Amino acid sequence: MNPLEAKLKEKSIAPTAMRVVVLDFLLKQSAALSLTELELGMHRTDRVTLYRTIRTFEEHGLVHRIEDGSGVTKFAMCQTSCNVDGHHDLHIHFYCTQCKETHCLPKTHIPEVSLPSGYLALDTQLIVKGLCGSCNVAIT
Amino acid sequence: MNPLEAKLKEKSIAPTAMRVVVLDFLLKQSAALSLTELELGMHRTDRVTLYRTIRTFEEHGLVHRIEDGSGVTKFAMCQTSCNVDGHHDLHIHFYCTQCKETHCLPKTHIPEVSLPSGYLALDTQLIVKGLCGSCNVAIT
DNA sequence: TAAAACAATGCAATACAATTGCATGCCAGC
DNA sequence: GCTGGCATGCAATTGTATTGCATTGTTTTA
Repeated sequence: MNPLEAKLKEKSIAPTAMRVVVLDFLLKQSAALSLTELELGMHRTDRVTLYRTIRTFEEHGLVHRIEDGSGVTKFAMCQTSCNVDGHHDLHIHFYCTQCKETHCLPKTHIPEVSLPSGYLALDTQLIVKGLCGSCNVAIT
Repeated sequence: MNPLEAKLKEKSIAPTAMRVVVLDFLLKQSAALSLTELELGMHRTDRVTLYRTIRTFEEHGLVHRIEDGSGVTKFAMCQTSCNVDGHHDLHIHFYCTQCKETHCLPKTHIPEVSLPSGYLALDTQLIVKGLCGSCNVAIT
């Protein structure tokens, strides 16, 4: 069977043609993409369907959303540990102010933070802005 | 002299009536506010002027913007260490999924994160989502 | 197999935040 | 008091996110 379809079924997502294409496209990305970037990168797709596809993916733990401060929501593939019950990929995200790309840094985990007593943490997001490896080299 | 005006001048912001009112309002808040919340909380003010006022405040290091993942940008007063050169208040922000309020936790500093070699960090934002003290108590 | 049930898709339309343009108003310095 | 520059307010635009609804496609069931 098609490995893409298998990946969808693994997350209990009905593997329609559209979803397979979107998944395929997402897997080829090195950076997190906004809905618009996704739309532009694919052949004549309806934005709304794309929106709902991504949302389905997100709900089933296949992609995660990243708010990098650029104003638009971006999406990237999850690690395998994510599922319907929640997203468990507590890695940081890096937004390069030069190339405007947002990347997951899966090797860098979000450190524990101590909250005031009584507070309950459910989810943590850490965004670092700066220059990525390529851009930093290019400038200096 | 009016302490509010003084605070504005301290950050090299011309203390107009509008700005004094906005600053006064901001200082009374315990939570970070969105532009719309700000607009509603004040007497018949023009949204655009408010937008530009907040932007001016932000540029001069008087308020900082927070993207808490709710989709809208929120603003809160800065610590004294911020100025035109940048925002240096590296505290975390807490978004309560129950009361939908975003608070600064100035006592909790953002821990250092190790980036891949070649990466340069310029700014870091850490958002924790969960239940704040009040809501956590209310539920249990 | 045919019909019914349900999910997915595509188009239209809406809601709303963010932003810009432009005309007017206000204040400071000459 | 005139002039220049910044501040303000209104109108209008952009762009993202989101919903409604009709249609299509797929799966289940009689």
